[in-house]
Parts: sequence; structure tokens; C-alpha cells
Amino acid sequence: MRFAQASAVTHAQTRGELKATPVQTVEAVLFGLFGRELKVALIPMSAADQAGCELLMLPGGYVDAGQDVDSEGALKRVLQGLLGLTPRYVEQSFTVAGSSRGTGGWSSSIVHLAMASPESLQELQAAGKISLVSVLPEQELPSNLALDHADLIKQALSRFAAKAAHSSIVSHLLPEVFTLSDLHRAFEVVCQRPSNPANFRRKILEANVLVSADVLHGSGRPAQGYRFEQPLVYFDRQIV
Amino acid sequence: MRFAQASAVTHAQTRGELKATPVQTVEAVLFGLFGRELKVALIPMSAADQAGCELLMLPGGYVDAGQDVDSEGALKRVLQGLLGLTPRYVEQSFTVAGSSRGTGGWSSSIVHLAMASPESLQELQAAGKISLVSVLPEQELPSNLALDHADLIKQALSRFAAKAAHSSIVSHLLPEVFTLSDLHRAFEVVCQRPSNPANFRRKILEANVLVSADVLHGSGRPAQGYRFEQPLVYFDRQIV
DNA sequence: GCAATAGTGTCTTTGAGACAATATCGA
DNA sequence: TCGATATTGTCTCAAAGACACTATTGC
Repeated sequence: MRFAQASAVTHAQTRGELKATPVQTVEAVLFGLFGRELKVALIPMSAADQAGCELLMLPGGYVDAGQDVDSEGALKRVLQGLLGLTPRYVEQSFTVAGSSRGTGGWSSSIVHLAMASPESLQELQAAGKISLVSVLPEQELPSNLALDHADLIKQALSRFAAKAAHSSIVSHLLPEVFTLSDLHRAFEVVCQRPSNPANFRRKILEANVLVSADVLHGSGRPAQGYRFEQPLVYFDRQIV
Repeated sequence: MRFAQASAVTHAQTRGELKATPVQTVEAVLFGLFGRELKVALIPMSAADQAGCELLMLPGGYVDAGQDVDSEGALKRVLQGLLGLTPRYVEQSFTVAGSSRGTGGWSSSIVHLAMASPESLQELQAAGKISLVSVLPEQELPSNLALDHADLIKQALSRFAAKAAHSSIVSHLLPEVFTLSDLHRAFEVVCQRPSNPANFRRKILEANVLVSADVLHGSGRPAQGYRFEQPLVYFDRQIV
């Protein structure tokens, strides 16, 4: 449906009925953290669009110039409609625009970085609404991704990792209250780089951006729970 | 012209003749380095668009879905048509999209970071085609900027500074061959932060990304000329 | 007790910053 | 010669990393 319309516009335009009107979409690279695995939520492409094989694509849709006030608003509306999901976090990441993206004409996609709780994603997967695919280092993404969406995921992850290294953005992969071990694991997974727990602890505490919360009980010694004072803070130095 | 058309689309859409079709433009925040002053090139808004007073705006224009292959290509075409200028460097920076930008409806602008030689900019200014305004720290931008363009400049500069701190991107403000003092000055100006010449020299040379060129003669002791081996390299650490 | 995870202390290495000293040109 | 800028050397301090050690729970 989405991409069928894109080619329709192109046809119309070559016939001269319309001015060259770019198609504009918003897309989400929606991440969830499952233990040490970072996963991306993808939706099946509607049967109308594909030539037989089962293709996956990023959740997204058209901007509605009538009701959307900005791109993040547009994305939230689309995700709500598509999946009934309100992500824990959404931010505009980058735009990919051009006429050779396989959409049949000029199209412009504003790609967003989004995060949701593993519970909500697991539920959607159980309901058959999304597929969760791992984005591990070394490992290739599945080959049945539509258009340039594999590229978009890689780009989004790379920007996510860059921002994660010196900000608290990974916190949105975790519950409101978390342990330092949880936070450390999130940093390691997103930045794709191991680091020393003791040093991590020192650096993050010295940054003075965490406030203590309840003690959390797990499988070993109970750990101090923390929450971030602010939803997003930037550090002076790299944390991991 | 540009923004008049934007409202036309909105009118059409409220009358139901068109689907809600977002307007899409590309814009350049075009920087030039003049000694220790970083300046941005702005063009006068056409008389048709403004209500009397002289407004300035970023050079930019509509995407032409027929001939543009990507946003950087679109921007280069627009700058060539508007100013006869081919910038030394262009890269997509960020996108601003929404319905409350003063353009009379939903519009999406892909903002680019661009750089040109001071000579070419000076020439365009002499020909009355552009105004050059300084973007110094502390100092406010002029108040006669159209729409949200003052914001766009600030955002672009902030991203430029962030990227400049750990990459060689500022080199495009300089001639092909430059001295370490030149390069140091460019880093200081863009990152808006003074740094020690000796330490800068050590760090940039240890990065092993410069190759020696001819010796350059200035007003004191002649300096070794250098060029970058690659057009854009990322450093492990902050350079300034 | 043991397994498992949380948390502390400390040593070493590296890089950042300050700054003095020396070098080489043109006038 | 001097003024101006380039270039080198070295010292200090702070942050990063490695790693051994102790602490507290459940079983």
C-alpha cells in the first residue's frame, strides 16, 4: 500500500497531472533490549506490495499534513495506529531522500530512533504484529528486508551507538528504576564495546546524574536501584 | 515565491483538491571562514514574500523529483541556480518538519551543512547576491531572518561544532594546503573553544592523517604545508 | 557452606593541558 | 638586529583501564 502509492505519484507526475510532488514518510527503528541482545521491531509488508516472498519492513507511514504537527508526532500517531504502541522514547534521527530508493520515484523518509520495553514488544510479537530481529555486531541482518531498510537500521544503530557513548539515552531501554549492572549492560550492548564494571560504576556515579531508588533483588546480592534525574543528559566524557 | 507556494498547497488541500501533500525543500547553512570569524551566507527574501522590511533567508529551494537524485544533489542544483556556486563541501545535516513553521502548512526542510571558500563568498557579496553574517559565540544573529532560519543556523552550527571536535571536517573551510596554525584556528573558531597550539600540533600529528605539502610563507617563520590524506576522517579522541 | 552478583580500593598507563625554550623567516 | 610566527621539549595532573579484593544475598 505505502509503496504502491509512491509509484502512483510517479506515474501521475510523468503524465503531467501533478507537479513533481515528493512522497514523505516517517519510519521507526524501534529497539528493545532483551538481556544482552538488542532487537529491532519489523512489520510484515502487506501482501499487495510484495512479489511473493515474505518481506519485512520498518514500521512507518505517511505524514498527514492535516493533523501532524511535527515528525515525532506523526510517527507516534502512525505507531499507535499500526501497533497500538506508545514507545518509551522517540527522537528524529536522520532523513533519507532520493529517487533511487526502490519506491518508484522521489521519496523522503524521516527515520526515527525509538525504544520500547521488551514486555510490550514481546506481546506484539506474540500477537503476530511484529517480528523481532537481533542486531548483533558481526551478524548480518536478515536478507528479506524491504527497500533500503537494512541500511536504515544500520545507520540508525550507528548513530544510536555514537550518541549512547556520551549521553544517558540508553536508559530508555531500561525500566524506570534499574541497577548499575543493568545500565552497564545497556551501554555495552548499544556501544558494542565491553568495559570494566568497576570503572563504569565510578564514571557514572561521578557524573552526578543518578538518584538512588529502591533496592532491587535479583539472583545474587541485591543491588541499589537508581533512576536518572533527567530524561536525557550529556556527559563531558565518554562513559564506555 | 517559495513560501507563497507553500500556502497555496495548504489552501488546495483544505479545499480537497489535493491530498495532504507536504512541501519539501532543501536549505544550506553555508559557512565561510574569514580570519577568526565564521560567517554564514544569506540571501535577501524576494519582495513578493515579505511585508515591507528587508528579510534574509538561507539559500535553498524546492526538490525537483524529476531531476534530483538525492538531497545533496538537489541542494547543489539549487545553489548553482541561485548563486552560480559550487560549494567546497556539502553534507545533509538534519531535517525540520512540521506544520507550525510559518510556511502556511506542513513543510519539511532538509538542512545541509555547506562550506565555501572566503574568496567565492566575498565575490558573491560584492555582486550583491548574498549577505555575510557573523556567527560568533555571545553575539546574537540579526533579527531580520525569515521564518525559523535563525534557529536552523544555530542548530547547524551546534552540530557542526560537535562533529568538528572529533573529525577533520573543518578542513573544508581551508584551502587544499594549509599550515597547522591555519588548521588550529579553524578548529578553535568552529568548536568555539581556545586550545594550546603545541598540544594541538601534537594531537593532530599523532593522528597520522596529514601528509606534508609545500612550505608556505607568511608573515613570520615559514610553515610546513599539509593536506589531509582523506576528505573526512574521524579521530579516536577530541582534537580540541 | 557455595554460587552468584554487587561493590570497593589501588596501581599503572595514557592523554590533556600548561608553559618554557628554541628555530627560522622577512624587514 | 628585531618582530613575528613556527616548532620542540618537558612537566604536571586528571582520567582511563586493569585487576584484586571484599560484601551480601539465596540456596
